[in-house]
Amino acid sequence: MGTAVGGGRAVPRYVQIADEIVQQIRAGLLKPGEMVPSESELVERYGVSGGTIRKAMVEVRASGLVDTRHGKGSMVKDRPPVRLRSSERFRRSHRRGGKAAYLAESEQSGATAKVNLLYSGALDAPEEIAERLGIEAGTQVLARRRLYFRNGTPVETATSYVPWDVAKDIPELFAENPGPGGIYARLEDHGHEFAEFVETLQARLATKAEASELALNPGAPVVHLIRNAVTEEGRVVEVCDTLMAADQFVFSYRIPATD
Amino acid sequence: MGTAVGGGRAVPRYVQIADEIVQQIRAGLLKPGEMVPSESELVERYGVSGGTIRKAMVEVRASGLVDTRHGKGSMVKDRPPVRLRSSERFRRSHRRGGKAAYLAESEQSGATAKVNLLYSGALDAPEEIAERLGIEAGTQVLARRRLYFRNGTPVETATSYVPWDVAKDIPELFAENPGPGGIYARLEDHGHEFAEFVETLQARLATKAEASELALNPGAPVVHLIRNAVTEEGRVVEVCDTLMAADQFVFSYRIPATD
DNA sequence: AAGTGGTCTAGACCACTCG
DNA sequence: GAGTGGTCTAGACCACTTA
Repeated sequence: MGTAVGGGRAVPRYVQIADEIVQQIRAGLLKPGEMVPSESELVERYGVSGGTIRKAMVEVRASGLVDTRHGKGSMVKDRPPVRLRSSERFRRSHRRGGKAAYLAESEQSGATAKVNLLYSGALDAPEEIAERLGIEAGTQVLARRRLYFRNGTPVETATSYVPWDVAKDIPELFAENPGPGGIYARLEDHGHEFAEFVETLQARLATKAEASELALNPGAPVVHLIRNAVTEEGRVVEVCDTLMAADQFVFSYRIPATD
Repeated sequence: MGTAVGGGRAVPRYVQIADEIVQQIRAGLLKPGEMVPSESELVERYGVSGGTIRKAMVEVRASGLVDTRHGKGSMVKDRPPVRLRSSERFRRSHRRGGKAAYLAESEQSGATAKVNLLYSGALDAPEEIAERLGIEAGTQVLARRRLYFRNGTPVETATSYVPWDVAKDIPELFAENPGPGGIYARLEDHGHEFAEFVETLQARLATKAEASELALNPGAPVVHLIRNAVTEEGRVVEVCDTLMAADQFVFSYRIPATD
């Protein structure tokens, strides 16, 4: 039951403790690769209960400076290098040159990249996707769900949706590897010339499920990006729904000052 | 001390509960403006301890669908994602029409908008800003720092930096109100025709100072956006550094599929 | 098997909000 | 003052990692 000092402090004890630990990391007292003291050790050192240390460590994790694994402990992270996503990604000449946007960008920043195909097949279109594709909700679409890795850690999940009448004629879209230039190149091969891409972004905190899929600490920020691929006929032939670890990406867009 | 069922479940009870509540909101069972049942009521309803409900509500808060205040409770937010920022903002015709981007967009979405000028005057250019402006770090620039409100709550801070040699000839830039169309219209009045704007975005968690300035809960996500305004001569005549409450904005960009 | 983090309990005191 | 969320305790069982 305990003494129960209660919530009356100006700044909660667990925040004080979290700040102290974060400061030690920033100051270099705890170096990258080193382990943060275990929770039971911190309980002794600070003279508080386990629950309080637990909350403090949640805060420390939220700082993104530490990587915690279950039976092991918390390790100070190496500086996560950040990648750059740019408007240049979707140039037709890149696709024709056979570059896949993600791999090209990753290698440019000196990181290893990998993609896992998690799912590929028919699916009933979720409401928002159907709306963007201009079809009825629940209609069947081709869905391709991938998990992207960077330096061995997952950083992004992406699901592509293509209307069935478009996808059915393009066998490569069902394959593990859609070939050079990715699925956008295949869509253009089959007469769907793109006019523009429209991306919408929103940042928020990861849900528990998302955090575990991207190996994030709960409470870590993510960026939810949805992209419409619009053809010259004005049809949206693909919608890509992606979720990214916010600390792994910087986004960059060029906006022409047209009249 | 309790039965202590322990951590052996596939999906933790608090996550299950959080998901149930979130679903109820998304499904419209709990409508915007309504209160989520109090924690003690949830304790009874779900037959778990207060600590478990507490963790569940932390998850629900992370979804961004709910607004929690201390002695009051949790209210379902009006419009979870709110405003729309688009590439259309920087059309010359809008400036010529005298619209300021922020006010126009806010009113369009049916919200009240207000701007406070926090600072306007000379400043030594911070390193990153100087680099973007193509000048020496520490050189004097004109800085204008504003705080933007939406429905009475602060949602964004923005600081504009203009090289001194550009700013010194434009008295409106020093005024409280730079006039119709904003400072971009004034820059164009004085012969600086814009070719494009380049925006870079990064999402992260708010620092304590930022959280208090934007009246956010500590640990809330923010979006850090920096925009370069590039003239047709290729010069960056303004850099705007803004920090936004992530849950108040959805960003949208159009990317032409040029070769 | 020992040590670590993850979940849960039952109860306490406190600060805030509102009538 | 009644009700609400915020902090804290002391202890329990479990799952994961490492040796």
